[in-house]
Amino acid sequence: MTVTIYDVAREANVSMATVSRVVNGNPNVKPTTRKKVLEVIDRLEYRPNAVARGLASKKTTTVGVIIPDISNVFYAELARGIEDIATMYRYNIILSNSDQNEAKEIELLDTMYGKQVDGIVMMSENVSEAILDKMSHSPSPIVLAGSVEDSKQIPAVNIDYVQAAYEAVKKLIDNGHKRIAFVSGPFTSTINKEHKFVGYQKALEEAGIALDDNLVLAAEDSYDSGMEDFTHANELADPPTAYFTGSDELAIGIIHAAQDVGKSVPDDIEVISFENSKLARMVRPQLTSMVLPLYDIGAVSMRLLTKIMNKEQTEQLQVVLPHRMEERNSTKA
Amino acid sequence: MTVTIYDVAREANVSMATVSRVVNGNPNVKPTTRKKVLEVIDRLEYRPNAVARGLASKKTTTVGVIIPDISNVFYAELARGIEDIATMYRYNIILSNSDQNEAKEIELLDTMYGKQVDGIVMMSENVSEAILDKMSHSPSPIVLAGSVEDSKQIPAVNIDYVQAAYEAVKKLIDNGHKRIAFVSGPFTSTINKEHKFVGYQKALEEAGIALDDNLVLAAEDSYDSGMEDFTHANELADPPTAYFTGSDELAIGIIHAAQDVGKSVPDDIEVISFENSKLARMVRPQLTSMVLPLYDIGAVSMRLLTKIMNKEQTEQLQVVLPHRMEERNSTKA
DNA sequence: GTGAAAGCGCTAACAC
DNA sequence: GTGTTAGCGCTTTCAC
Repeated sequence: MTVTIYDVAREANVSMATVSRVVNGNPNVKPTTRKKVLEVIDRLEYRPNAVARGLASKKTTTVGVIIPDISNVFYAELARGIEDIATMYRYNIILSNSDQNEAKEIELLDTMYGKQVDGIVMMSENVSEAILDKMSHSPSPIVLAGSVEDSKQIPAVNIDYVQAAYEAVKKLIDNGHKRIAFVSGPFTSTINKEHKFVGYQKALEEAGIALDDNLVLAAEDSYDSGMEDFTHANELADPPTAYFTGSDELAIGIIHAAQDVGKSVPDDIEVISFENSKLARMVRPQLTSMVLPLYDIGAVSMRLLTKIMNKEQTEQLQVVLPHRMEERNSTKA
Repeated sequence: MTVTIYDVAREANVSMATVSRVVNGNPNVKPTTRKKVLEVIDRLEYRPNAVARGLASKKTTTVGVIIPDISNVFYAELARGIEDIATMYRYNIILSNSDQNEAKEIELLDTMYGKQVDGIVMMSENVSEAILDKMSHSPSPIVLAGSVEDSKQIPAVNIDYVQAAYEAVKKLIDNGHKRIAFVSGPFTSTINKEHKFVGYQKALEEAGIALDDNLVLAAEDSYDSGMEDFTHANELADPPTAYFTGSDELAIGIIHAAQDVGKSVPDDIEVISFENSKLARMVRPQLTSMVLPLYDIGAVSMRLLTKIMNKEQTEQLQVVLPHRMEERNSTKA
């Protein structure tokens, strides 16, 4: 029914080995033979069975991708970067959502191992001990994309979140603000708690501004949460005049909530987000944002993974991409 | 090095068949034997090789997903619906972006066939003859998600786009508008050209409003394009007072461009979009939108695919999901 | 430049 | 309830 390499061999009067050679572009085949085989392949519409090939060669040309949630623009952008480079190197991607759930992450790693993927790109907001342990026993190489793991045992691609956050907050301070709120997703995310927040504190400290816990709002990363955060913060006796947010959605929520009570952005309050997704340009005022190059992080992660899979000499397993701030209208010049 | 079913069999003093049975939950195993095998599996950290299993059983428990672009919220939502149901039925997903390119779509179908996926969920804005032909020779079942194909040879999950568009435009007409623009992505998309646009025409016709080609703007589906479309349309001698758009981004572009020239939404112009993504609530005014249940379309498509893969009796291969309008503030009550 | 043959790790009859 | 064995479709030595 399905035509196999054996059928092709028989029809072309050659051995399976020869068919295999032409299919795989092995140069050790006489041109006439190659032509004959190719002709039969075409006539029989032979299509190599990748599963059989995977079993025999121990390479599946597929890599696993584990991300929190593909329906979130944030991660979707990352995924696209990964997929583009994967395609370029002829890999396919098995994509799974972890929903940031540790048990699920571990289960997914196991599934990927079982499926014999040639490598894995993973994003996790919190690389726990258990996950780290699971990863260190991985049968195939793993690259962390946009995820920090302090021991640096696992190759990873990131930007300098501390520095980026520092620069954003510094900009707010330079613009004369003393009451600057830090709004982000939950501190269960390592990057929020140990990087962005640290950069925020560093900038405040350097400017001699005392940290005020009332201005640290790390709850949920969503538009609605941003609106609520503004509302709460604005009820303080001494409300913030500037906001540094961990994402675009959060910033938009804050801006809308501010506008709802008649405040003007950037005249009354200034806002800088950390992400710069497509959304940043789709609000009025448009968002000044610290650029998190998600697509690039994905692409570079996948590229790094290909190098490791090919056992190429790779000196730098921890890559730090550059960042920059995109200044728009939610801040004053 | 890697532990195989053979190793487990030897250690547990049973045959490979027995190990296979316990791994696959076959009840024909004596509890004590099962326990012993399980113990060895645990001790040896045996993990079944899915590739070998796939070759032997001719089932890979993975399905292919071909969508235009995962970085677009629109498709990402669809993908999440697919993945959730796939996970529920223990399938993994091989995800690929087609970028709406026919050659790439065909190539991807071939890749999926080669990888022996058990089924495919595909979204395509234009199911060409060539693609249809390729699909009809598919070795595994295919379901089209949110994609129309007139011959209805391929199982598909959609909503009634014509009717939905009709209702949206009707609402605008009922609100007193006579100059209603149709703004969508390109007409290379069957749904734009032969469904939404048809519904638009139907509503106009029914109200005795002549179709004005100047009000039909089918270019690119993006925020910027929306802004440009408004600008152009607004320069007409008799500019539109209402807009029906094919997506949220387009609607937001229009609203912002309108606001930039001092027009108020919904007082001066009214806007209804067709999508209702998360974005719809993240603009001021919030968008009145015809709900396109992408997540559900993805989920139902995958569910349908599981039924077909299991050869369950499935009477309805063409499913039409219900739609509804979410009224917010870009239209008057 | 080409072929023979031994696996890759598992499932699925079939036999007992 | 359990074991034997023949593949699944391909790659990969190793000969020639």
